Amino acid sequence: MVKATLPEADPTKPMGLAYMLGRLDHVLNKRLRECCAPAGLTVPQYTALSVFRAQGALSNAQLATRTMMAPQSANEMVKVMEAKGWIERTPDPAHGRIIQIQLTKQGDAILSECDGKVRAVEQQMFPDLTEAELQQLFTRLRGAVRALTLEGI
Amino acid sequence: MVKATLPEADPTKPMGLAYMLGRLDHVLNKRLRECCAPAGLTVPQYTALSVFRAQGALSNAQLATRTMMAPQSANEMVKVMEAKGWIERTPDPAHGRIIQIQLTKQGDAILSECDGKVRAVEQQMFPDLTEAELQQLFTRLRGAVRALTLEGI
DNA sequence: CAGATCTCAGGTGAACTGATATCT
DNA sequence: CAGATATCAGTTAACCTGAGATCT
Repeated sequence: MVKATLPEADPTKPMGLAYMLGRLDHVLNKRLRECCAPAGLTVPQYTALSVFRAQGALSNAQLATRTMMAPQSANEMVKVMEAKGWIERTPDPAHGRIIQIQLTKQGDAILSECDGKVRAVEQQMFPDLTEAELQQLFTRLRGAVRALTLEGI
Repeated sequence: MVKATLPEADPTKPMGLAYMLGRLDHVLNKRLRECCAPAGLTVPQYTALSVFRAQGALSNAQLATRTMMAPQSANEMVKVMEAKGWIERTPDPAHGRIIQIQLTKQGDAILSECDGKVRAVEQQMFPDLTEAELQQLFTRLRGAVRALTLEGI
């Protein structure tokens, strides 16, 4: 018996921007994993290290806020990365409880090691776009992040 | 003692498209979770159901290919979604081993229930873009997915 | 005490790899 | 036997919530 309860495939259905963003992120993550794996780091770790490079020293709570995860989740990553020597935790002399976290030279080096591969993936992702178009896309994505996070605050 | 081993924060560093895409996906996923949760489905489930709606009946292996996951991972999701009555598995009469999977009316209904909220999030994400710009963005994202997947094949 | 931070402990969802059985 | 498919089992990565403990 042939099914006829639902309309058959509708190829015209674009399936939405959210769907396409999720799909892209899924594929992109796979690629980034391949970029990071040789250096022994995971994608979330690469992200965290990038944040430290761009923003300097942060407390674990600050890291959690900026990466939008629970402080406990950030702490787990931090513990691992400290053990690997990529970051340095120095207690804040002015605040007994706060511990400042910072990239080490080794962490900065391993980050640079991945950067080239990551940039290659980015170029492969958008091969036909001009520099201006890339800049425009970046701005739109950043705007989208802000638009979504501001609602939650 | 103040740290001086590394250059301090460089706010001019844009941190790359890949980073921004990952960040956006992270926030977006949180929002989508909130859209899907009331209906009792997860984001991967929403994605899978969307695929079935757009592409009609598929085998588990086909679903795995199109969503780019391992057949085992897809199978787990399928088991859960069948138990919830959102999909229907009917053995292919021509092939003893293949089982065709299809959206049920109930699955289609629950998908529609989330669609509105998802579209609202999409609009919030890109509030200032015209219809043409949204279309352009969608096309670029789809192109990026293709560019990344074709390399792997 | 309030408020922020850190961290231990346990739990979950969603993916993975390996192995096995079935069917063409 | 090769090849595709389905599925059981164990494992992992990356989060989460709960519950203290410590500091201003």
